[in-house]
Amino acid sequence: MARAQTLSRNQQIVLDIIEKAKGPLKAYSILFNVQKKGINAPQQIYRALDKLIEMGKIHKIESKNAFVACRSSDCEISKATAFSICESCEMVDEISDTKLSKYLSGFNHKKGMKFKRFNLEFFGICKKCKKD
Amino acid sequence: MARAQTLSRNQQIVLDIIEKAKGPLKAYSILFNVQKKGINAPQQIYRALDKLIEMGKIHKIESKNAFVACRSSDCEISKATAFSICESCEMVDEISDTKLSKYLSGFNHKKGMKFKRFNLEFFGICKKCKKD
DNA sequence: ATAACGTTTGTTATAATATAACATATTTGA
DNA sequence: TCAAATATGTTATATTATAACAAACGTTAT
Ligand SMILES: [Zn+2]
Ligand SMILES: [Zn+2]
Ligand SMILES: [Zn+2]
Ligand SMILES: [Zn+2]
Repeated sequence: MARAQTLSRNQQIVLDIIEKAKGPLKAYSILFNVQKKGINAPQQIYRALDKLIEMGKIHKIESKNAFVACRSSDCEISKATAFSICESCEMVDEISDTKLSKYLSGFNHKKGMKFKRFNLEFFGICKKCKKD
Repeated sequence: MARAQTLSRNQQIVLDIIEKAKGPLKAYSILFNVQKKGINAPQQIYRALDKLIEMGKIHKIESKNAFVACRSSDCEISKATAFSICESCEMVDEISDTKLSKYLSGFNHKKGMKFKRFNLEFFGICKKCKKD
């Protein structure tokens, strides 16, 4: 079992950085930021990222190959994720909408496939960027 | 304007391959498949892919870095895409569900952001794979 | 304690995915 | 017909991600 309320050293370091960040972080940018802490190789980052995703602590923004901290509680262990993404400033916001989440979690494919998980990414221009 | 009902040579070659494929194709697998036709470099593939996506002829499955032909008509120029993905056999099926599409197209972020586009990916085990 | 097991780490190398930059060619359309 | 836009060919490089292996660490059961 994925026994882990407690994070390992590298996992904690990577999570800290992602949580402190204002926006999504890329794996190699995380790597450059932790070299002072003795983490030197991509593997170390990707391994931590994989575990953090499993635990639901972070999510991967697939359209950007970048990672954000989970700010929601609806998305139990990353089974139901939704994001709002600004195409101008790259801001990402996790959408926590019970109705949306329920609607999609209950959605079933006409062809009989039962879904275990979904990821939804909305794109647009955020308020801040619209002012320009 | 991106005026183009007619595809260029490379675009047509790439689209043909994607349309004939049973599942999603990766860029480099497309490349290997068209080297006999004189296409030798990744750029040529990626350029064609970009245009085909713009035209709505194909979609990118973000979670797989792979490309499928559009089988729907609801997703006008790729503004509203939804897929069902089998985690076992990698099968991808474009979901064409008017209610779902309307629901999501009408969805607005609480924080006031107006969405122009979305991409939704559902994951599960397909019927065929369940039999095993 | 200590052996056994699973997990995490460190490390080197390499694979897979994608873009930059620049020179030419082709198509379009005023 | 000539300028603009689009598409192509090509070489090089950047970015993202995994393979493979050895060592250390943390549990837990004997
Ligand atoms: Zn979350
Ligand atoms: Zn913005
Ligand atoms: Zn489509
Ligand atoms: Zn399947």
